[in-house]
Amino acid sequence: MARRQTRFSAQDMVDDPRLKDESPSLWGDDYGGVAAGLLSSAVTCFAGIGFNATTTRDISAGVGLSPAAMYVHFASKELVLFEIARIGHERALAFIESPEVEQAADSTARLRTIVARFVAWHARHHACGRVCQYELSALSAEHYEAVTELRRAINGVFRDAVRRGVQDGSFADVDVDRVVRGMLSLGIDLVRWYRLDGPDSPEQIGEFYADLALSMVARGSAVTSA
Amino acid sequence: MARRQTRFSAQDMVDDPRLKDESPSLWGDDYGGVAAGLLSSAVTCFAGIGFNATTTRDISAGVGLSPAAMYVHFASKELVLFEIARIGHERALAFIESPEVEQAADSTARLRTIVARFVAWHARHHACGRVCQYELSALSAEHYEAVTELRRAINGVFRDAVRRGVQDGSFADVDVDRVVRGMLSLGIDLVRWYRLDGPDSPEQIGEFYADLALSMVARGSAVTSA
DNA sequence: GTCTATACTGCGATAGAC
DNA sequence: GTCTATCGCAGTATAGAC
Repeated sequence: MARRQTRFSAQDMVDDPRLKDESPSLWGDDYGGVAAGLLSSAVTCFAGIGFNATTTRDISAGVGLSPAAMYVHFASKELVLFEIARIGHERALAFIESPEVEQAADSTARLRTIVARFVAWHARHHACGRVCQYELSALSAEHYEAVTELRRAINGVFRDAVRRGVQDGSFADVDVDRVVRGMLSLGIDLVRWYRLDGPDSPEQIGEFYADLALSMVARGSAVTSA
Repeated sequence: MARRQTRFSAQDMVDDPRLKDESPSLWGDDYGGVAAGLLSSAVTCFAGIGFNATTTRDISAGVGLSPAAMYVHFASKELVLFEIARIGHERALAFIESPEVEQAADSTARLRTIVARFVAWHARHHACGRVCQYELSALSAEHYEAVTELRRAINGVFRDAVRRGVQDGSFADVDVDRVVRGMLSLGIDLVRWYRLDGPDSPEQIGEFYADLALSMVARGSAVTSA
Protein backbone atom coordinates (compact mmCIF):
# COMPACT_ATOMS: atom_id res chain seq x y z
CA MET A 1 0.00 0.00 0.00
CA ALA A 2 1.10 3.53 -0.67
CA ARG A 3 3.27 5.12 1.95
CA ARG A 4 1.28 8.31 2.08
CA GLN A 5 -2.42 8.18 1.51
CA THR A 6 -3.11 10.80 4.11
CA ARG A 7 -5.65 13.54 3.92
CA PHE A 8 -3.32 16.28 2.81
CA SER A 9 0.10 16.80 1.32
CA ALA A 10 2.50 19.54 2.31
CA GLN A 11 1.55 21.47 -0.83
CA ASP A 12 -2.08 21.43 0.28
CA MET A 13 -0.93 23.06 3.50
CA VAL A 14 0.86 25.85 1.67
CA ASP A 15 -2.37 26.55 -0.22
CA ASP A 16 -4.66 26.30 2.81
CA PRO A 17 -5.87 29.70 4.06
CA ARG A 18 -6.45 28.20 7.50
CA LEU A 19 -2.73 28.03 8.05
CA LYS A 20 -2.03 31.59 7.03
CA ASP A 21 -0.21 33.27 9.89
CA GLU A 22 2.33 36.01 10.33
CA SER A 23 5.45 33.99 10.91
CA PRO A 24 7.28 35.68 8.00
CA SER A 25 7.62 38.69 10.29
CA LEU A 26 9.31 36.62 13.00
CA TRP A 27 12.75 35.87 11.58
CA GLY A 28 13.95 39.40 10.94
CA ASP A 29 16.53 39.56 13.70
CA ASP A 30 17.98 36.13 12.92
CA TYR A 31 17.36 35.32 9.26
CA GLY A 32 16.51 37.12 6.05
CA GLY A 33 16.04 36.36 2.38
CA VAL A 34 15.96 32.74 1.32
CA ALA A 35 16.60 31.35 4.80
CA ALA A 36 13.62 33.26 6.19
CA GLY A 37 11.47 31.97 3.35
CA LEU A 38 12.53 28.41 4.11
CA LEU A 39 11.60 28.84 7.77
CA SER A 40 8.16 30.17 6.85
CA SER A 41 7.62 27.35 4.38
CA ALA A 42 8.64 24.84 7.05
CA VAL A 43 6.27 26.41 9.59
CA THR A 44 3.34 25.95 7.22
CA CYS A 45 4.25 22.34 6.46
CA PHE A 46 5.07 21.37 10.05
CA ALA A 47 1.91 23.02 11.36
CA GLY A 48 -0.24 21.33 8.74
CA ILE A 49 1.02 17.76 8.56
CA GLY A 50 3.75 17.55 11.20
CA PHE A 51 7.55 17.50 11.19
CA ASN A 52 7.87 13.81 10.40
CA ALA A 53 5.40 13.88 7.50
CA THR A 54 7.14 16.89 5.93
CA THR A 55 9.99 16.17 3.54
CA THR A 56 12.98 18.38 2.89
CA ARG A 57 11.63 18.57 -0.68
CA ASP A 58 8.39 20.06 0.64
CA ILE A 59 10.26 22.77 2.50
CA SER A 60 12.36 23.75 -0.50
CA ALA A 61 9.44 23.53 -2.91
CA GLY A 62 7.56 25.99 -0.73
CA VAL A 63 9.96 28.70 -1.88
CA GLY A 64 10.34 27.35 -5.41
CA LEU A 65 13.76 25.79 -4.96
CA SER A 66 15.23 22.36 -5.63
CA PRO A 67 15.45 19.62 -2.98
CA ALA A 68 19.08 20.34 -2.15
CA ALA A 69 18.64 24.07 -1.61
CA MET A 70 17.64 23.78 2.03
CA TYR A 71 21.04 22.37 3.00
CA VAL A 72 22.87 25.48 1.89
CA HIS A 73 21.07 27.39 4.65
CA PHE A 74 20.43 24.77 7.32
CA ALA A 75 22.55 21.74 8.18
CA SER A 76 19.55 19.45 8.71
CA LYS A 77 15.78 19.30 8.85
CA GLU A 78 15.98 18.99 12.62
CA LEU A 79 17.89 22.26 12.78
CA VAL A 80 15.10 23.99 10.84
CA LEU A 81 12.67 22.75 13.47
CA PHE A 82 14.92 23.92 16.27
CA GLU A 83 15.32 27.40 14.83
CA ILE A 84 11.54 27.72 14.48
CA ALA A 85 11.00 26.53 18.05
CA ARG A 86 13.80 28.66 19.49
CA ILE A 87 12.80 31.85 17.74
CA GLY A 88 9.09 31.27 18.38
CA HIS A 89 9.64 30.82 22.10
CA GLU A 90 12.05 33.76 22.30
CA ARG A 91 9.60 36.09 20.57
CA ALA A 92 6.67 34.98 22.72
CA LEU A 93 8.73 35.47 25.87
CA ALA A 94 9.90 38.91 24.75
CA PHE A 95 6.30 39.84 23.95
CA ILE A 96 5.13 39.20 27.52
CA GLU A 97 8.19 40.91 29.02
CA SER A 98 7.49 44.17 27.20
CA PRO A 99 7.69 47.62 28.85
CA GLU A 100 3.90 47.70 28.71
CA VAL A 101 3.86 44.87 31.24
CA GLU A 102 6.48 46.50 33.47
CA GLN A 103 4.53 49.74 33.59
CA ALA A 104 1.26 48.12 34.69
CA ALA A 105 -0.37 50.07 37.52
CA ASP A 106 -1.14 47.10 39.75
CA SER A 107 -1.20 43.31 39.91
CA THR A 108 -4.52 43.10 38.12
CA ALA A 109 -3.46 45.29 35.21
CA ARG A 110 -0.18 43.43 35.07
CA LEU A 111 -1.78 39.96 34.79
CA ARG A 112 -4.33 41.27 32.31
CA THR A 113 -1.62 42.61 30.05
CA ILE A 114 0.47 39.45 30.22
CA VAL A 115 -2.44 37.16 29.35
CA ALA A 116 -3.77 39.45 26.61
CA ARG A 117 -0.35 39.70 24.97
CA PHE A 118 0.43 35.99 25.31
CA VAL A 119 -2.90 35.05 23.74
CA ALA A 120 -2.66 37.66 20.98
CA TRP A 121 0.85 36.51 20.08
CA HIS A 122 -0.26 32.89 19.80
CA ALA A 123 -3.29 33.87 17.71
CA ARG A 124 -1.24 36.00 15.32
CA HIS A 125 1.47 33.35 15.00
CA HIS A 126 -0.75 30.31 15.46
CA ALA A 127 1.02 28.17 12.85
CA CYS A 128 4.39 28.83 14.46
CA GLY A 129 2.68 28.22 17.77
CA ARG A 130 1.54 24.79 16.66
CA VAL A 131 5.09 23.84 15.83
CA CYS A 132 6.29 25.21 19.17
CA GLN A 133 3.66 23.26 21.11
CA TYR A 134 3.23 19.99 19.24
CA GLU A 135 6.44 19.14 17.38
CA LEU A 136 9.02 19.30 20.16
CA SER A 137 9.37 15.51 20.42
CA ALA A 138 11.28 15.54 17.13
CA LEU A 139 14.06 17.70 18.59
CA SER A 140 17.43 16.30 19.62
CA ALA A 141 18.02 16.03 23.36
CA GLU A 142 20.21 19.16 23.42
CA HIS A 143 17.81 21.27 21.41
CA TYR A 144 14.85 20.04 23.44
CA GLU A 145 16.60 21.13 26.62
CA ALA A 146 17.27 24.59 25.20
CA VAL A 147 13.59 25.03 24.35
CA THR A 148 12.53 23.72 27.74
CA GLU A 149 14.61 26.46 29.33
CA LEU A 150 12.67 29.10 27.42
CA ARG A 151 9.37 27.45 28.37
CA ARG A 152 10.34 27.60 32.03
CA ALA A 153 10.96 31.32 31.67
CA ILE A 154 7.53 31.85 30.11
CA ASN A 155 5.84 29.87 32.87
CA GLY A 156 7.78 31.92 35.39
CA VAL A 157 6.35 35.18 34.07
CA PHE A 158 2.81 33.89 34.62
CA ARG A 159 3.62 32.34 37.99
CA ASP A 160 5.23 35.53 39.28
CA ALA A 161 2.32 37.65 38.13
CA VAL A 162 -0.25 35.43 39.86
CA ARG A 163 1.82 35.01 43.01
CA ARG A 164 2.40 38.73 43.30
CA GLY A 165 -1.32 39.42 43.12
CA VAL A 166 -2.08 36.77 45.73
CA GLN A 167 0.54 38.19 48.07
CA ASP A 168 -0.56 41.81 47.80
CA GLY A 169 -4.20 40.84 48.25
CA SER A 170 -5.36 41.77 44.76
CA PHE A 171 -6.30 38.16 44.02
CA ALA A 172 -7.99 35.42 45.99
CA ASP A 173 -5.80 32.80 47.68
CA VAL A 174 -5.80 30.50 44.64
CA ASP A 175 -3.70 27.46 43.91
CA VAL A 176 -1.08 29.25 41.82
CA ASP A 177 0.16 26.26 39.85
CA ARG A 178 -3.29 25.04 38.93
CA VAL A 179 -4.49 28.48 37.92
CA VAL A 180 -1.38 29.16 35.82
CA ARG A 181 -1.91 25.84 34.04
CA GLY A 182 -5.44 26.91 33.14
CA MET A 183 -4.35 30.31 31.86
CA LEU A 184 -1.60 28.81 29.74
CA SER A 185 -4.00 26.19 28.38
CA LEU A 186 -6.37 28.85 27.12
CA GLY A 187 -3.54 30.68 25.38
CA ILE A 188 -1.91 27.57 23.98
CA ASP A 189 -4.87 25.48 22.83
CA LEU A 190 -6.09 28.19 20.50
CA VAL A 191 -3.22 27.48 18.12
CA ARG A 192 -5.06 24.22 17.35
CA TRP A 193 -8.16 25.95 15.97
CA TYR A 194 -7.55 29.70 15.54
CA ARG A 195 -7.65 31.30 12.07
CA LEU A 196 -6.70 34.85 11.21
CA ASP A 197 -9.75 35.08 8.93
CA GLY A 198 -12.15 34.09 11.71
CA PRO A 199 -14.48 36.36 13.70
CA ASP A 200 -11.97 37.46 16.36
CA SER A 201 -8.78 39.44 15.83
CA PRO A 202 -5.74 38.37 17.88
CA GLU A 203 -6.23 41.39 20.14
CA GLN A 204 -9.93 40.68 20.65
CA ILE A 205 -9.38 37.10 21.69
CA GLY A 206 -6.54 38.30 23.89
CA GLU A 207 -8.89 40.64 25.74
CA PHE A 208 -11.54 37.95 26.03
CA TYR A 209 -9.13 35.45 27.55
CA ALA A 210 -7.63 38.12 29.82
CA ASP A 211 -11.10 38.55 31.30
CA LEU A 212 -11.34 34.80 31.82
CA ALA A 213 -7.95 34.74 33.48
CA LEU A 214 -8.94 37.51 35.91
CA SER A 215 -12.15 35.70 36.77
CA MET A 216 -9.98 32.71 37.73
CA VAL A 217 -8.23 34.73 40.44
CA ALA A 218 -11.10 37.04 41.44
CA ARG A 219 -11.90 37.40 45.12
CA GLY A 220 -15.23 35.82 45.92
CA SER A 221 -14.86 33.37 43.04
CA ALA A 222 -15.71 29.74 43.65
CA VAL A 223 -12.22 28.76 42.59
CA THR A 224 -10.19 29.51 45.68
CA SER A 225 -7.85 26.85 46.99
CA ALA A 226 -9.10 24.30 49.50
CA MET B 1 23.29 11.89 8.87
CA ALA B 2 21.15 9.38 10.73
CA ARG B 3 17.46 9.35 9.96
CA ARG B 4 16.42 9.43 13.58
CA GLN B 5 18.58 11.20 16.12
CA THR B 6 15.62 12.43 18.05
CA ARG B 7 15.28 12.71 21.76
CA PHE B 8 13.41 9.48 22.32
CA SER B 9 12.61 6.21 20.62
CA ALA B 10 9.28 4.45 20.74
CA GLN B 11 10.71 2.01 23.29
CA ASP B 12 11.57 4.93 25.56
CA MET B 13 7.92 5.93 25.39
CA VAL B 14 6.75 2.49 26.46
CA ASP B 15 9.06 2.74 29.49
CA ASP B 16 8.14 6.34 30.36
CA PRO B 17 5.85 6.61 33.39
CA ARG B 18 4.61 9.98 32.16
CA LEU B 19 2.69 8.26 29.40
CA LYS B 20 1.00 5.74 31.65
CA ASP B 21 -2.71 6.07 31.12
CA GLU B 22 -5.73 3.83 31.25
CA SER B 23 -6.31 3.22 27.58
CA PRO B 24 -6.13 -0.59 28.03
CA SER B 25 -9.61 -0.34 29.56
CA LEU B 26 -10.99 1.44 26.47
CA TRP B 27 -11.09 -1.31 23.84
CA GLY B 28 -13.27 -3.83 25.64
CA ASP B 29 -16.38 -3.44 23.52
CA ASP B 30 -14.49 -3.51 20.22
CA TYR B 31 -11.25 -5.43 20.67
CA GLY B 32 -9.74 -7.93 23.08
CA GLY B 33 -6.58 -9.96 23.49
CA VAL B 34 -3.71 -9.26 21.14
CA ALA B 35 -5.55 -6.60 19.12
CA ALA B 36 -6.29 -4.62 22.29
CA GLY B 37 -2.66 -4.90 23.30
CA LEU B 38 -1.56 -3.58 19.93
CA LEU B 39 -3.89 -0.60 20.25
CA SER B 40 -2.51 0.23 23.69
CA SER B 41 1.05 -0.10 22.46
CA ALA B 42 0.23 2.17 19.53
CA VAL B 43 -1.36 4.74 21.85
CA THR B 44 1.81 4.95 23.91
CA CYS B 45 4.04 5.28 20.86
CA PHE B 46 1.81 7.75 18.99
CA ALA B 47 1.33 9.88 22.11
CA GLY B 48 5.06 9.93 22.81
CA ILE B 49 6.72 10.46 19.44
CA GLY B 50 3.81 10.81 17.00
CA PHE B 51 2.18 8.61 14.36
CA ASN B 52 4.74 9.32 11.66
CA ALA B 53 7.76 8.66 13.87
CA THR B 54 6.33 5.36 15.10
CA THR B 55 7.10 2.27 13.04
CA THR B 56 4.92 -0.79 12.68
CA ARG B 57 7.84 -2.62 14.29
CA ASP B 58 7.53 -0.39 17.36
CA ILE B 59 3.84 -1.19 17.73
CA SER B 60 4.38 -4.94 17.50
CA ALA B 61 7.44 -4.88 19.74
CA GLY B 62 5.35 -3.18 22.43
CA VAL B 63 3.48 -6.44 22.90
CA GLY B 64 6.48 -8.66 22.28
CA LEU B 65 5.58 -9.72 18.77
CA SER B 66 7.40 -9.73 15.43
CA PRO B 67 7.12 -6.91 12.87
CA ALA B 68 4.52 -8.72 10.77
CA ALA B 69 2.16 -9.53 13.65
CA MET B 70 0.31 -6.23 13.49
CA TYR B 71 -1.03 -6.96 10.00
CA VAL B 72 -2.92 -10.03 11.15
CA HIS B 73 -5.11 -7.77 13.28
CA PHE B 74 -5.12 -4.47 11.37
CA ALA B 75 -4.86 -3.92 7.62
CA SER B 76 -2.57 -0.89 7.95
CA LYS B 77 -0.89 1.46 10.40
CA GLU B 78 -3.37 4.14 9.43
CA LEU B 79 -6.24 1.87 10.42
CA VAL B 80 -4.69 1.44 13.86
CA LEU B 81 -4.69 5.21 14.22
CA PHE B 82 -8.28 5.45 13.05
CA GLU B 83 -9.51 2.83 15.48
CA ILE B 84 -7.79 4.65 18.35
CA ALA B 85 -9.27 7.97 17.28
CA ARG B 86 -12.73 6.53 16.62
CA ILE B 87 -12.97 4.63 19.89
CA GLY B 88 -11.44 7.48 21.89
CA HIS B 89 -13.95 9.98 20.57
CA GLU B 90 -16.87 7.56 20.98
CA ARG B 91 -15.97 6.85 24.59
CA ALA B 92 -15.49 10.52 25.46
CA LEU B 93 -18.85 11.37 23.88
CA ALA B 94 -20.61 8.54 25.71
CA PHE B 95 -19.02 9.70 28.96
CA ILE B 96 -20.57 13.18 28.71
CA GLU B 97 -23.93 11.79 27.59
CA SER B 98 -24.29 9.62 30.68
CA PRO B 99 -27.51 9.33 32.74
CA GLU B 100 -25.77 11.41 35.39
CA VAL B 101 -25.86 14.34 32.99
CA GLU B 102 -29.50 13.77 31.99
CA GLN B 103 -30.57 13.72 35.62
CA ALA B 104 -28.97 17.05 36.50
CA ALA B 105 -31.31 19.24 38.53
CA ASP B 106 -30.77 22.46 36.55
CA SER B 107 -28.63 24.08 33.85
CA THR B 108 -25.83 24.84 36.28
CA ALA B 109 -25.60 21.29 37.60
CA ARG B 110 -25.84 20.00 34.06
CA LEU B 111 -22.93 22.07 32.74
CA ARG B 112 -20.89 21.30 35.83
CA THR B 113 -21.32 17.57 35.30
CA ILE B 114 -20.51 17.71 31.61
CA VAL B 115 -17.30 19.68 32.11
CA ALA B 116 -16.19 17.62 35.10
CA ARG B 117 -16.71 14.36 33.23
CA PHE B 118 -15.12 15.60 30.00
CA VAL B 119 -12.04 16.78 31.87
CA ALA B 120 -11.79 13.67 34.02
CA TRP B 121 -12.04 11.43 30.96
CA HIS B 122 -9.24 13.29 29.19
CA ALA B 123 -7.06 13.19 32.30
CA ARG B 124 -7.56 9.47 32.83
CA HIS B 125 -6.99 8.70 29.15
CA HIS B 126 -4.56 11.50 28.42
CA ALA B 127 -2.31 9.44 26.13
CA CYS B 128 -5.27 8.36 24.03
CA GLY B 129 -6.43 11.96 24.20
CA ARG B 130 -3.15 13.19 22.74
CA VAL B 131 -3.59 10.88 19.78
CA CYS B 132 -7.21 12.03 19.37
CA GLN B 133 -6.22 15.70 19.45
CA TYR B 134 -2.85 15.90 17.74
CA GLU B 135 -2.51 13.04 15.24
CA LEU B 136 -5.63 13.45 13.13
CA SER B 137 -3.75 14.91 10.15
CA ALA B 138 -2.37 11.44 9.41
CA LEU B 139 -5.85 10.01 8.81
CA SER B 140 -7.23 9.33 5.34
CA ALA B 141 -9.89 11.76 4.12
CA GLU B 142 -12.71 9.31 4.84
CA HIS B 143 -11.50 8.46 8.31
CA TYR B 144 -10.88 12.11 9.11
CA GLU B 145 -14.46 12.92 8.17
CA ALA B 146 -15.79 10.16 10.42
CA VAL B 147 -13.85 11.52 13.38
CA THR B 148 -14.93 15.07 12.61
CA GLU B 149 -18.53 13.92 12.86
CA LEU B 150 -17.91 12.66 16.39
CA ARG B 151 -16.15 15.91 17.31
CA ARG B 152 -19.15 17.88 16.13
CA ALA B 153 -21.36 15.80 18.42
CA ILE B 154 -19.09 16.48 21.40
CA ASN B 155 -19.07 20.21 20.69
CA GLY B 156 -22.85 20.07 20.40
CA VAL B 157 -23.21 18.69 23.91
CA PHE B 158 -21.28 21.67 25.28
CA ARG B 159 -23.03 24.19 23.09
CA ASP B 160 -26.49 22.92 24.04
CA ALA B 161 -25.66 22.97 27.73
CA VAL B 162 -24.41 26.55 27.61
CA ARG B 163 -27.23 27.76 25.36
CA ARG B 164 -29.86 26.17 27.56
CA GLY B 165 -28.50 27.96 30.62
CA VAL B 166 -28.40 31.28 28.81
CA GLN B 167 -31.99 30.84 27.64
CA ASP B 168 -33.44 29.89 31.02
CA GLY B 169 -31.56 32.72 32.71
CA SER B 170 -29.20 30.57 34.77
CA PHE B 171 -26.17 31.99 32.98
CA ALA B 172 -25.20 35.45 31.82
CA ASP B 173 -25.78 36.40 28.20
CA VAL B 174 -22.36 35.14 27.08
CA ASP B 175 -21.00 34.58 23.59
CA VAL B 176 -21.78 30.85 23.44
CA ASP B 177 -19.23 29.90 20.79
CA ARG B 178 -16.37 31.75 22.45
CA VAL B 179 -17.16 30.38 25.87
CA VAL B 180 -17.49 26.81 24.59
CA ARG B 181 -14.10 27.15 22.91
CA GLY B 182 -12.57 28.15 26.22
CA MET B 183 -14.15 25.27 28.11
CA LEU B 184 -13.04 22.74 25.52
CA SER B 185 -9.54 24.21 25.53
CA LEU B 186 -9.19 23.66 29.27
CA GLY B 187 -10.29 20.05 28.93
CA ILE B 188 -8.24 19.32 25.84
CA ASP B 189 -4.95 21.06 26.55
CA LEU B 190 -4.41 19.04 29.71
CA VAL B 191 -3.62 15.96 27.65
CA ARG B 192 -0.40 17.75 26.73
CA TRP B 193 0.91 17.90 30.29
CA TYR B 194 -1.26 15.78 32.62
CA ARG B 195 0.20 12.76 34.40
CA LEU B 196 -1.69 10.19 36.42
CA ASP B 197 1.06 10.24 39.05
CA GLY B 198 0.80 14.01 39.54
CA PRO B 199 -0.85 15.90 42.40
CA ASP B 200 -4.42 15.90 41.00
CA SER B 201 -6.61 12.88 40.31
CA PRO B 202 -8.73 12.99 37.14
CA GLU B 203 -11.82 13.71 39.26
CA GLN B 204 -10.11 16.51 41.19
CA ILE B 205 -8.98 18.33 38.09
CA GLY B 206 -12.43 17.76 36.63
CA GLU B 207 -14.02 19.53 39.60
CA PHE B 208 -11.49 22.35 39.43
CA TYR B 209 -12.13 23.01 35.76
CA ALA B 210 -15.89 22.68 36.24
CA ASP B 211 -15.63 25.60 38.68
CA LEU B 212 -13.69 27.58 36.09
CA ALA B 213 -16.29 26.80 33.45
CA LEU B 214 -19.12 28.02 35.68
CA SER B 215 -17.23 31.23 36.44
CA MET B 216 -17.08 31.81 32.67
CA VAL B 217 -20.88 31.92 32.45
CA ALA B 218 -21.67 33.38 35.87
CA ARG B 219 -24.04 36.33 36.06
CA GLY B 220 -22.20 39.47 37.07
CA SER B 221 -18.97 38.15 35.57
CA ALA B 222 -16.89 40.53 33.47
CA VAL B 223 -17.12 38.10 30.57
CA THR B 224 -20.56 38.84 29.20
CA SER B 225 -20.97 39.41 25.51
CA ALA B 226 -20.68 42.89 24.07
C1' DG C 1 24.06 29.41 -4.11
C1' DT C 2 21.40 26.68 -7.02
C1' DC C 3 20.99 22.82 -9.83
C1' DT C 4 20.71 17.42 -11.22
C1' DA C 5 21.74 13.03 -9.90
C1' DT C 6 22.31 9.67 -6.60
C1' DA C 7 24.07 7.05 -2.41
C1' DC C 8 22.31 5.08 1.54
C1' DT C 9 19.03 3.97 4.94
C1' DG C 10 14.91 2.57 6.98
C1' DC C 11 10.01 1.68 6.78
C1' DG C 12 5.24 -0.23 5.25
C1' DA C 13 3.63 -4.12 3.68
C1' DT C 14 3.76 -9.01 1.83
C1' DA C 15 5.24 -14.03 0.96
C1' DG C 16 5.45 -18.28 2.57
C1' DA C 17 7.00 -21.69 6.25
C1' DC C 18 5.37 -23.59 10.54
C1' DG D 1 -1.72 -16.52 14.16
C1' DT D 2 3.04 -16.03 14.53
C1' DC D 3 7.37 -16.28 12.57
C1' DT D 4 11.64 -14.99 9.25
C1' DA D 5 12.90 -12.94 5.15
C1' DT D 6 12.43 -9.63 1.86
C1' DC D 7 10.45 -6.43 -1.73
C1' DG D 8 9.85 -1.85 -3.21
C1' DC D 9 9.95 2.72 -2.33
C1' DA D 10 10.34 7.14 -0.02
C1' DG D 11 13.22 10.28 2.29
C1' DT D 12 17.66 12.58 4.22
C1' DA D 13 21.62 14.07 2.89
C1' DT D 14 25.69 14.54 -0.29
C1' DA D 15 28.58 15.01 -4.70
C1' DG D 16 29.85 17.68 -8.15
C1' DA D 17 28.60 20.62 -12.27
C1' DC D 18 27.48 25.37 -13.33
